[in-house]
Amino acid sequence: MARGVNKVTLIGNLGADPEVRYMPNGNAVANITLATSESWKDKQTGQVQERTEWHRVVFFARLAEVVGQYARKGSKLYVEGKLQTRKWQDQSGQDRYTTEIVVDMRGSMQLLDNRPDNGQGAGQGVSAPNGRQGGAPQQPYQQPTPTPDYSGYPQNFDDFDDDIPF
Amino acid sequence: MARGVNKVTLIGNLGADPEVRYMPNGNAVANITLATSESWKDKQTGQVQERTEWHRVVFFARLAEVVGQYARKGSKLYVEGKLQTRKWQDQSGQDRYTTEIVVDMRGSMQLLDNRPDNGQGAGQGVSAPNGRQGGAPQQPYQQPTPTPDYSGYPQNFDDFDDDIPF
Amino acid sequence: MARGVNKVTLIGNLGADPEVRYMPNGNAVANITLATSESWKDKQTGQVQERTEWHRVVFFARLAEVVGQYARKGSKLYVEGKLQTRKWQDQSGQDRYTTEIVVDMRGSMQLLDNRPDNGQGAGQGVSAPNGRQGGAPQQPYQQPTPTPDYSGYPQNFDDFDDDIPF
Amino acid sequence: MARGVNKVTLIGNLGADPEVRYMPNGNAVANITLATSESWKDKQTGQVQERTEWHRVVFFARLAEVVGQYARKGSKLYVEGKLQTRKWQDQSGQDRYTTEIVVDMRGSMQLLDNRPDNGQGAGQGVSAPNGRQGGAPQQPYQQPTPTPDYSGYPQNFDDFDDDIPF
DNA sequence: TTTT
DNA sequence: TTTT
Repeated sequence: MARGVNKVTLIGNLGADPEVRYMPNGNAVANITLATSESWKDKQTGQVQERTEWHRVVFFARLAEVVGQYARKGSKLYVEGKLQTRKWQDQSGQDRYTTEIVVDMRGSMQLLDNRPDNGQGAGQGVSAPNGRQGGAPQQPYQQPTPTPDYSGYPQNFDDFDDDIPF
Repeated sequence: MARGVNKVTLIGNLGADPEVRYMPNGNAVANITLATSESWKDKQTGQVQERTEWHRVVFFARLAEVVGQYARKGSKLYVEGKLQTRKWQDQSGQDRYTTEIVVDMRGSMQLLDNRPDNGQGAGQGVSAPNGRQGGAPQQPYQQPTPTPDYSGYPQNFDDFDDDIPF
Repeated sequence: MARGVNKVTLIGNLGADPEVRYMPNGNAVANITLATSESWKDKQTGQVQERTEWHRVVFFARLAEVVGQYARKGSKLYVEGKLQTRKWQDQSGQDRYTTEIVVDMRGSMQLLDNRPDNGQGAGQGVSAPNGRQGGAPQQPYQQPTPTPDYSGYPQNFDDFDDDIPF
Repeated sequence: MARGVNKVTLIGNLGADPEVRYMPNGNAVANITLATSESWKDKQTGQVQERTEWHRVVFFARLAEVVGQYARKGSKLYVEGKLQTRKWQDQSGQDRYTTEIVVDMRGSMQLLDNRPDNGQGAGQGVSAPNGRQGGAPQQPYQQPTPTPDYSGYPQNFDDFDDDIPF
């Protein structure tokens, strides 16, 4: 049950291969960074400016597995999730906050690359010869924050309490 | 022009009165925090858990003025904006990051409170007797990060470069 | 599994009380019409124009029950669903099409009225005997199409086939 | 100014090449049909079912031109617009209704095909003389309604009246 | 760190 | 720090 609405919609490109881990209960977790950008014309100079925004996205359960298997650095993804800020401590013990887009069973994801030429397309791309698919990421994503502990958060659809209408 | 999609949709309640400032060019900026929450039933204990998420939202230009005038602590708002993470330095000179939902001319906002009894409702709520409306916030919002400098970002609709189709 | 994205987000007011029916399998179906409106200034005359859009929304299962219980003519609702056009035959046997917003388990709904004073609020408002508040209906909603048969469409979360990643 | 929210988000493929016309004021209008589909497993038979939804989308002004220039049958598009139902009369004088997704200056569009190999990419793909790629059309799109008259509706950003805050 |  |  949600009181309020908390929804994020992104279309962007992966900055690196996904980082997939498994939780104690066997559920997969995949972390990616997604770039979106916008450009505008500076009024003073008349020059076109560009700003790229990097989003941390976390997938759970089956979507984490799909992302780990099919998405790669540069892949274009549609993502629908929710905003979540988690607290952690840096080396000096100070509180730090990281905001992520969480994509669980209520969210969704679409791979927008259909390049039948590169072994990534629908249906045929899974068993790629060079082993890039479904395995360890080629260049591990440097997570600037410690590995987060997502346990204790609801991740499956039936974890949600739907008894109270509002 | 946007390459990709970066969109956030929220419905939540203000944690405090808005904090309104004015930029050198005369444009208003309003900062609020918005709470959304979800509840779920813990599988082990069977108990209902609740998690509240706090979102930092920044409004520009006319929407900043409307928010400053009509929204108050507790108000329910619909907000549509984009995610933006800005970098700042803490006292020790370390880089810190804060993620906000930016609502500029491309975004939108709706006040979802229509309580004609409290001087906040449509049309008649502006000239509230107790002066809470439109003036200084009752209890100033404690911004844990230094006042951000939003200059240099596009804020008006015509700042966007729409010449390049994609 | 969805190939593509089909999503509708509305905030509007009910044109009439919900119409609730039950399907052979016992699942509830609720039909409402929701009004959204926008205004703009006519360039020629300088006058403000207003246009109201009426949306047909269909809720299934638990959300249908909640809507039937708590929403009334004039209620403000947030709705998230998908577009669906169904074909039907008019009296003369001609094909006709009606487009609706379908809100099933993948969609969501929020009642945005919190008027604890009028018997509509959470928990206590259910048994409002008749005095349906929310302002007199402007024009009673005439269902111009015959009662639709929604059987054969997936309505529950587990009806969806999530085996194929894309 | 909008009272309420009326928003549609689609990702789908064009069923045919866009149909571009020009209004008396010189503004372009582009009509397309966009297919989204979902699949689910039938509970009784265990068989995977698929349902394709066809959406009528209308673009105005600059986006209409971009669509007309770069989108082709089979192209994948992201579309953000609003729902609008217009009334028209069939040959026998009977009222008929058609619901469309209107994409004007407040909406947005993204071409999701980036196939630099097929003459459709940014900048170079415009003059594809005939060989419209994107896969053979399954069934040529039949415009079942007469050419609509969109005059009298606000189409540009500054047509909107932003004076009233809510 | 992506993409065009 | 909000709301129910």
